[in-house]
Amino acid sequence: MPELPEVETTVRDLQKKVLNRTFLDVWTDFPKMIKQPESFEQFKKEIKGKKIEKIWRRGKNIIFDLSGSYSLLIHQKLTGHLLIGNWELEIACPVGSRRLSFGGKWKPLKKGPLEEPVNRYIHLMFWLDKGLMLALSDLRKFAKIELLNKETLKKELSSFGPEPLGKNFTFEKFQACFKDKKGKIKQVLMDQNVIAGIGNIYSDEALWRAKIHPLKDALVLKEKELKEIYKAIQEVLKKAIELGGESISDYRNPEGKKGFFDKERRVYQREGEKCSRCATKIKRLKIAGRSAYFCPSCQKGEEDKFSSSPSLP
DNA sequence: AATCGTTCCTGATAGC
DNA sequence: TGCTATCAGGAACGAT
Repeated sequence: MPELPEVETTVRDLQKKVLNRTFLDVWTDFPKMIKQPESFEQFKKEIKGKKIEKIWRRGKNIIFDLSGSYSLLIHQKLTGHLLIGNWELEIACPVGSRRLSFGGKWKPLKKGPLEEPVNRYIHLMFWLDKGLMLALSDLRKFAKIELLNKETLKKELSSFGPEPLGKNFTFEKFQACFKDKKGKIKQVLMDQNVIAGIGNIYSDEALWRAKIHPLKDALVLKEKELKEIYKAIQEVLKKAIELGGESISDYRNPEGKKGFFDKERRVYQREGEKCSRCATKIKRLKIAGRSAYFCPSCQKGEEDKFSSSPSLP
C-alpha cells in the first residue's frame, strides 16, 4: 500500500529517471482508470508531445507538471506501481496484450509474485523519448489518473491537510489540525483533509511509537500526547523514506525493488506477535472498517474503561 | 453539515 | 480436489 514514504520514494526515483522526458504515446487496457478527460482518445491526444517539467508529491498523490497548461495526477491507491522500463519492451507489450516482460524476456501468462519478470497487471503504458517507458501496474485496478489544468489541480488539492514533513509544519500547526476534529485518533490521522499522506500502516506505527491507543478520541488528547504523536509521525515517516518504504504487501519502487521498512515495522500486520517493547501480544481491531494493530499494554486507552471490573462499595 | 455504509476489484484464504 | 464465500483496502459517492 503506498503511503507517503512509498510515494515519496517513487517520486524521487521518477525525478531521477523521467524528468524532462516527453510523452510519445500511451496505451491502456483499462480506460476506466483515467477519470479526466472522459475519453481515452482525448487523453491520448492531450498528452502526446507533452514534456514532464516537474515531478512532485502531495499527500499520496504523484503529480507531473507538463509543458502547456496540464498536470498529470496519479493516485496509486492500494496496489498501483509506477514502473520504469525501456523500449525493448515495446515489442514485449503489443497493444492489447496483458503480458509484459520487465526482464526483457517473454514468459507465458501465469500467476506469480511481482518479483517475476512477467507483470500481468500493467494496465497503462507510456512511451517516452530517449528510449524509456513508464508503466502503471495495478492488481486491484483502483488507481486513478487525471489530466487537469493547473487551476483544477490546485482546487482538487486545496482540501488536503498539511504535509507532515513540510518545512514549516510546526507542532502548533499540527495541533491546529485537530481542532474540533471528532472521531478516534486513528481515523483522524488517516483523514487526508486533516493531515496528508498517512494511511493504515503509518497511523498504526506512529501510534505505537507515541504509545497512544488507536481508539482514543482525538478531542481528549492532551498536549503532551499530541506532541508524542507529532514526533512519532515525523520520525516514522522519515525513517520509512530512508528505507525506501515498506513492502509487506506489494509496494515496489519504479525499478521493481522492495523497500526495507519491514525491519522497523512494529505492529502493522503483526497480530499475535510479541510487542518489541514489552512482549505483550499485538492485537488487532476494526476501526471504521479498517484494521488497527496495536500493543494493548504499551498503548493503554479506551477499552480499559470497559474491561476493568467495576469497583464495589 | 457531518457521518455512515457501499462501491470499485482481484488474490488469498477459509470452509465444505 | 474443487468449488463458493468472505475479506482486505483508499477514497469517492450516495444515503441519512
